[in-house]
Amino acid sequence: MRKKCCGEGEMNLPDDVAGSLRACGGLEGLRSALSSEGSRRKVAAQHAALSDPIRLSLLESLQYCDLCPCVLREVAGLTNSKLSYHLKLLEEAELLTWRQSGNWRIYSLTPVGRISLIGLRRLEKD
Amino acid sequence: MRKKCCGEGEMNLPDDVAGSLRACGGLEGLRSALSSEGSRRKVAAQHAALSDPIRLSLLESLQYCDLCPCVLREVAGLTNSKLSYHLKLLEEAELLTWRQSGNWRIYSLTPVGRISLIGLRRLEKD
DNA sequence: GTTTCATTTCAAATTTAATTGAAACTATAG
DNA sequence: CTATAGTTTCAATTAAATTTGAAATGAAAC
Repeated sequence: MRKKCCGEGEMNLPDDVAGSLRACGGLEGLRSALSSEGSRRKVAAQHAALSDPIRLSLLESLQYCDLCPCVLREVAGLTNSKLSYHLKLLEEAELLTWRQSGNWRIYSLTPVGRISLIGLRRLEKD
Repeated sequence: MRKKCCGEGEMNLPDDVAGSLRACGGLEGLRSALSSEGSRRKVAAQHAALSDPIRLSLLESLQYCDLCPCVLREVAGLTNSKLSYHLKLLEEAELLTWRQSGNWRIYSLTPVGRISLIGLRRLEKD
């Protein structure tokens, strides 16, 4: 008779998995090695902010100089409200910030925003 | 009479923006400095794959040892189909891969998957 | 004050992603 | 071959993100 793999009691696993799982302290070992749910949510949110080509192009532009929505809109080819939506999202993710200058807002990258652009870029192949 | 900012012709910008924009080669300079649309889409997709706490916990577990869905399900507390959905998504993003071993699939991180976990983790503060 | 330009906000519509549960697939044991 | 455990796939639903366009805000010129 075949043992159940993941039922109530113990597990029956392929040998190579069973061995390395034991070396990791089993299920409990793995569970305790994981970061907290809160921490994971935070990291996930940061990635979510970077998961849109439009937002990436905005951040990229701001690498070179601080800009008002006016210029960003032209560079990225967006409507005002679309731009505004994405800028706000990036602001909430603390990837950029702005200062008022007369009639204009001037957006700039935060330190985190600057670093985040390096992230996966280096993993590209083409 | 006030010039229009971003109309048909030239722009009227706050002085500090106008100066640094000129230094960047104007709109054309910025546009040409941006990465290609395709490249941005790819990076965005990679971030999207990392933008979910469930998927992060799967990747985190696989940092420690190669595992079958069976174990991953227990560690992350998921239903089979939910797990399968997220695993497939991560596979499509080339963050993990698997080999067959009898009745089981054994999942492991790709090099890219391994590196991507380092990414934003260092930006956390708490 | 009023007007004008730059910009944001809001609510509705659209698109996309995630969850669910049942059915299908795959590999092994008997 | 048949039965079973592990796992994936599919279609339907639910939830979330994005887009759109009209209306509102805010700062400066007049």
